[in-house]
Amino acid sequence: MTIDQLDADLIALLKKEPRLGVLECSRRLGVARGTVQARLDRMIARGVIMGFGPDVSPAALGYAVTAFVTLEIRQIAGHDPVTEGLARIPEVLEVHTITGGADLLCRVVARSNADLQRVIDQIVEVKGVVRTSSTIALDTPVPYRVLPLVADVPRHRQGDARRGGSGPQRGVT
Amino acid sequence: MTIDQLDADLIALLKKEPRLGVLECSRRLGVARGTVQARLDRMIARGVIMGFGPDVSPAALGYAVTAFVTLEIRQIAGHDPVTEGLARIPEVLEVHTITGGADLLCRVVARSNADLQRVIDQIVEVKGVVRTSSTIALDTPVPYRVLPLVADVPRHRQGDARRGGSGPQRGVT
DNA sequence: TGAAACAGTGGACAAATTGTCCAGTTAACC
DNA sequence: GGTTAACTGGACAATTTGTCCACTGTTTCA
Repeated sequence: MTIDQLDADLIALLKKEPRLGVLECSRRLGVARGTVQARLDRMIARGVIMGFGPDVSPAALGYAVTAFVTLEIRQIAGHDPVTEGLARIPEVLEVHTITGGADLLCRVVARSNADLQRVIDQIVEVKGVVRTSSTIALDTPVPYRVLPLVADVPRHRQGDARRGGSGPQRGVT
Repeated sequence: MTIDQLDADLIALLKKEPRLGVLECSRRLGVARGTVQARLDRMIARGVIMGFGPDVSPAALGYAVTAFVTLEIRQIAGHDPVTEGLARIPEVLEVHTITGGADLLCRVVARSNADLQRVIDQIVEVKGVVRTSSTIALDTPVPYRVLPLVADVPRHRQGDARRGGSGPQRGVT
């Protein structure tokens, strides 16, 4: 469930210079190439690293407005048909079912405030949606990030991630 | 501000198989290698592609709980010192300033519900934070995605992204 | 105590990819 | 009609990848 300091360093390195090859990573981190390869494979296999996809900026595509929309839905309808309908709207980037007064929380983008109205109209049209409430994101002082979480490796028990030997010989020979 | 069908295809391809090289991309898309290279460079330069970082799953790291926390802050304090304080908490993944009753919306993760309390306590301790309200994400039927947005290229005006000639000879010669 | 399993090292090899040139062609803009 | 921009197809050396291999320490467990 936890990762290594080396794993963390590797992720941090790839976050900063993502087009780096395995060989170059091994040089930067001071370990053998096979080690880097194995670490990456393992983290991908364990699901820690879900992919390396290009991070696309909706803003750069002209979607300047981000909003959070909470939805109330007809309980009899169930969540699934509603989320399916929402998933069909490209501007809906994310949907969560949530606790509290509302049922769903969506992150949506639009080209402008006027365009946001169009998107919300599409959401309201989804069968099962009873009511919506929108909040516009004016600014994003802290954009989505995971690095601090990754860097937050328990200093003790560093060898947690390894099953067998821990750090047999780093740089020996 | 817009992208091409080819750009969209390229992004979609890289999303699906991110470790693909430029050469392989060019083969799959049926264009010259230089073209793929130029498209990538241009999209990166324009900010459409912000990076290729590894997508880390907080859940796989043991952070099973996701919550959205809205904050009210002392207006005299201003936003900046508060967001700085929030940015120092690793579990705070994202912060937006928002319209409506509250001032800030944060996305946070925690290892458990009990652990969420600890994180919220840390948030409350940030100087300038007056009140918080939390909503737990029970499920995420639509995980963050951008592909539908990218694929949503206007069929007409496809050559928008190019400055000079549009689609000179695709596959000719 | 000893064997097995595991993680890492360092080296080797052919095959593939990258970075970087080039000249030539087509289409749009002034 | 000239200029500019985008794309093609080809070439080159240098680097990287994908896989092998044998060997060394640790930890786990019987």
